[in-house]
Amino acid sequence: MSKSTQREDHLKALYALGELNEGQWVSTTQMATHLGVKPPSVTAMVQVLAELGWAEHRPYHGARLTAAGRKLALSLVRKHRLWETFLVDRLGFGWEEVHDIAEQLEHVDSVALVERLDAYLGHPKSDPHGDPIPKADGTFHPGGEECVLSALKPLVRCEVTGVRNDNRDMLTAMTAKGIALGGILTPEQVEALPSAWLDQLMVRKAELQTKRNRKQI
Amino acid sequence: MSKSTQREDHLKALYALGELNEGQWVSTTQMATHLGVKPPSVTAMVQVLAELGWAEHRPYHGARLTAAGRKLALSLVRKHRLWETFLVDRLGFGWEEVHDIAEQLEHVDSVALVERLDAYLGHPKSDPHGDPIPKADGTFHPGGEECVLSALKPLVRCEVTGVRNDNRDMLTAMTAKGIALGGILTPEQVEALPSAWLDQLMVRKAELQTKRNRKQI
DNA sequence: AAAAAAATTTAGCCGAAACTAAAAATGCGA
DNA sequence: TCGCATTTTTAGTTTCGGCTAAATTTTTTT
Repeated sequence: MSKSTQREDHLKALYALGELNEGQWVSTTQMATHLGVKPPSVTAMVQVLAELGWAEHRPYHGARLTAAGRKLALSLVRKHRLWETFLVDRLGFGWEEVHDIAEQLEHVDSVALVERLDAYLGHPKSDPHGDPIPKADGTFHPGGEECVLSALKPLVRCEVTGVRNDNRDMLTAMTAKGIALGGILTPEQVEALPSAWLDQLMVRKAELQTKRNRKQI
Repeated sequence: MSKSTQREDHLKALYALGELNEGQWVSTTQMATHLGVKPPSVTAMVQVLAELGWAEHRPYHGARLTAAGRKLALSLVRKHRLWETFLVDRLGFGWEEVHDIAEQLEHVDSVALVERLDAYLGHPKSDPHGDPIPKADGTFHPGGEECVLSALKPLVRCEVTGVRNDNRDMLTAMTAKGIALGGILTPEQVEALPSAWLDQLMVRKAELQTKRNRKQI
């Protein structure tokens, strides 16, 4: 029940690091780096999340969200992206300025607020970075959630949204092959890619929407 | 520097209970009641505020804000009232629903956010409850801050905004004399009032503005 | 396959901010 | 003015969420 900011942050880290990649187990060290705390702190918090039924913890192997935890994490992502949209579209912030502010706003607890904000913004499907905004029920609009290329099950046209760990070598290699962030990959192009890349490229099903740029969740 | 929510809440309580009444010393028990905690907790926090230079603590007598503390408290009041204005005017909430949400939003820390929000709302002079919104520099627009009637130094036309402690007997007695919340008192009327009332009535300099209703800070 | 290296968890500690119970100061009534 | 009731502070405990150091498990290397 209780929804301390810290618990929410760990939930979101778990989502950001694992859920996008087929619900892999996420190491506590990975989470610690992401959150800017030390691994033992993450272990403790993950154990709390496990008791609350929001995550599973397999000691020495990692953690991953339960269905309930994923739903909570998605509601945080929803709030974050709605607030970012508000900050950019209504208050005129630049899209690169809003992350930290949205990080605070997303912890405000009021269902009515989120839903009214969503309506006020015209039920946007994606935020200023181009990332999709989950619906209130925790599902995505068609066009959907981003994932690693290797997890894109029916291989379809997709948009490149990023690279795991922001690997710079990877990025330059991509550029050499003419693949850009925000660019489109056809199934045929995917087949021709070095297989090592499949686990590195983040994509989302291509759809017609403005692709401004992307950042972290 | 650090601005934990609790510190901010105590600062605001100090402002709400003392500053409106000429910077009187506020008892820790009063604050405790206001904040829903026990007196020893307030004592401890007041000592912290004193160390930070935001309040003075006179043991066994009470606490009051320093100039620096008042400025911080006013920035919180400003944020609170701007958010309430946003929630009512833009998102369509009723003015009685927004207090708790604004209570959370006011702790979001971003100067740029507050200033952009203020501009977005058209630099409103008062919130949906009719309470004045402090300016960014911590002063009030002409029309000003509310205070107890006895503290209204140059005796001028003023608007009745409330009664100390929401004293019900007081309210009925007022009604009997034809004095209503939101009503106007001329200097002559004030002279004719029972002197005991001077310390009970909360007022603000009268100006031309919609007076919808009022609640707590 | 065993030992060294690396990752992870456990154990024990700290600070913030709450609480209860006990001690101290204030102030009112006789 | 003295004494007692009330108010306030001090002392000591709890929970949360961090930390470091030590122990444990997993992984890599030889």
